[in-house]
Amino acid sequence: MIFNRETRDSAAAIPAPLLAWYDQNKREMAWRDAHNSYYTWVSEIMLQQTRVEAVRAYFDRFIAALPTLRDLAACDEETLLKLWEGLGYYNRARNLQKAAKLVVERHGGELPRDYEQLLALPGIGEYTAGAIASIAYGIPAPCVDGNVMRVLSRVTANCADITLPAVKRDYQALARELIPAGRAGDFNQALMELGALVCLPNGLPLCGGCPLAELCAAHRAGCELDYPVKPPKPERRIEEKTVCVLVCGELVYLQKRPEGGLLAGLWEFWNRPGHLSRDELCRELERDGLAVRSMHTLKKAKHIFTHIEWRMQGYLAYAEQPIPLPGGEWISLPQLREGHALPGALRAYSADLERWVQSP
DNA sequence: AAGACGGGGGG
DNA sequence: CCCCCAGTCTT
Repeated sequence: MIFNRETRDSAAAIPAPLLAWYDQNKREMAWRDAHNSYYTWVSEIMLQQTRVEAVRAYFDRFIAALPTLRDLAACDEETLLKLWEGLGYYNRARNLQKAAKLVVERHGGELPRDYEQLLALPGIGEYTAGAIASIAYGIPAPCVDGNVMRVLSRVTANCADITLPAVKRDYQALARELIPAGRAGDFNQALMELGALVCLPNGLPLCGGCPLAELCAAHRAGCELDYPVKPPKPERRIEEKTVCVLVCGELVYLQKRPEGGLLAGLWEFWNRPGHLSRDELCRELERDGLAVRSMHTLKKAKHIFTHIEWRMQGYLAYAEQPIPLPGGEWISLPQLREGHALPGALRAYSADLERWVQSP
C-alpha cells in the first residue's frame, strides 16, 4: 500500500471542502442530474479519453437519435458509427451497442444496479462501473480516472508511478475510504471536476482557487508539477501514405476499413502505402482498370495518433467511368454525408472533396 | 506487463 | 512545431 495510515488520516479532510467547492462550481452538463442511467452510461463512455467540451454536442445528437437504451440496442451500425464520427476510439461505440443488446436480453432493458454486473458489460471497466454505480445509483464505489489520480497524487505528494495497475488499485482504495455517506456520486464527480478545472495538467495548476490548497502536500512544498509521476512516453512510428480522392460525376470512391485494428469499420478514400508520384499513382490506378481523365495534387497532410503518425500525400482524380474496384464502392455525396463515417485523419481531404465538387 | 486504439488542447 | 492527456480490451 503506497498510502500509509498518516496520509490516509489527513486525506479524510478532503471531502468537506471539496463538496462545498463542487456545489458552487460544478459545470452544467446535459447528462447530470437527469436521473437517467442510460444518459449517465452514454456520457461516461464518451468521456473516456475525451474532454467534457468535446462530448456535449455528440451527446445531444446521440440522445436525440437514440433516446433510450432499447433504441441503441436496435439501431444499425452505420447509424451508430455516424453518430460517433470524429469522436475517436470507435470500439467504444461498438461495445456500447453490444452491451445494450446484452442489457435488453439479460436485464430487461435496464442497466444493472450492481458494480460487478456493470463491470461485466463490454466497454465498462473499473472506472466506468464506479462512475455509473455512484452517479446513477448512489452506490459508494470509487471511480478513479486520470483527473482523480492527479488530484490525489498532489494532495498526498505521492511519487508512485500512476500507470502501474497496483498503484491504481491503491488510489481506488483511498478514494473508496473518502466517499461521504449519501454523496458518492457528487464526491466522485467533484474530484474529477477539480482535476478538470483547477488541478490542471500541463504544469499550470490554479492553486489560488483550489479548496484543497491548504491541505495539499505538493502545494505546501511548492512542487505541484512533480506529480503525478509517469514513465517517459514510447516513440511513435511514422507511416507514409498516398491518398487519392477518386471522383466521377456526382460519385466518390470509398472503401470500408477492416473490422479489426485502427479505425475499424470506418470508410476511407483509395490509398496506398508510401508516397507515390503523380505518374506512379496514375499507373497504379490504371493497373486496377481505372482510366483517369485528370489528376490534381492536393496538399500534404499529417495526422498524429497516439502511437502512429500518418504523413499523407493527397491527390484528386477524375475517373472516366465509375469502374468497380476491389473492396470499395462508388457513393453519391449526399449518401456519404448521411451514412458513411470517415475518420478525422482524412478531414483535410474530405474538405478538399467538398470544395472541388462545388467549384471543380 | 505491454501494446492497440483517436482526437483535441495549450505553449 | 512541440508537448500533454489516460480507460478498456487484447495479447
